[in-house]
Amino acid sequence: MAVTLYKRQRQIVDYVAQYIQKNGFSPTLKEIAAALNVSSLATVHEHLQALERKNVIKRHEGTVRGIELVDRTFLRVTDSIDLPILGFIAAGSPIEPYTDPDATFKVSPEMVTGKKRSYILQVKGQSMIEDHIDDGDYVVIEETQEVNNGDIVVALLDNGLATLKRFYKEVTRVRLEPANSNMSPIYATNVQIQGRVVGLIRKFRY
DNA sequence: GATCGACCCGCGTCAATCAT
DNA sequence: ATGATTGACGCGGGTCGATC
Repeated sequence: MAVTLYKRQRQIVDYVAQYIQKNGFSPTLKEIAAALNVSSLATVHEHLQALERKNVIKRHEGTVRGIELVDRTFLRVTDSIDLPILGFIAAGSPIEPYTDPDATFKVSPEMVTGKKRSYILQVKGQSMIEDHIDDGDYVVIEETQEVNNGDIVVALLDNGLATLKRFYKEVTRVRLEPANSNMSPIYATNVQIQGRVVGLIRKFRY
């Protein structure tokens, strides 16, 4: 059942979706008002109520920044989302900051879930080559600690080093499995999951 | 011209959080 | 503990454009 959004409501949905992608939480009414160039928060409030009635968003009562995008079909028609490129990820090195700290990559909204903050890392090395993730590729990371066995994750080891591997929970430890038959898995008991890979972008180099 | 709906505003109020 | 600030909400009312 298609829902019709008016121009302003459409703008609010687009802004909220982009904001959540970028920051991992929703904007305040004040921020939305500023983005829409309106001076009254009541105006924003009214539009949000309308959007909630249409089941496009959900608001968590009594919570600051409690707007959740329910209907992701509206996210899909936005042109693109700017995701920050945070750095380089290599097997067994700390995440190295990207050369240009303000660099972003425009990606299709299809590339992200729209529920959590996402960002991009550039891959160094070929530890995931058999999963078709090559040196120089860009991976889209969704910031989450909730991962399943087999997910490709960004894991922070207890020595402070970060790595991109497939995640497998074992009885007493975690196995971080490379996709490269020349490399061995990493076993660790104390692993911090930074996020999981939800997309891959490749520039061909000739 | 009258009506209607969308959009917008100002003002007052309340609750939560922060600073002192 | 208290006052200030911030974020959110409700209410009444105004403007504007489309439609009849």
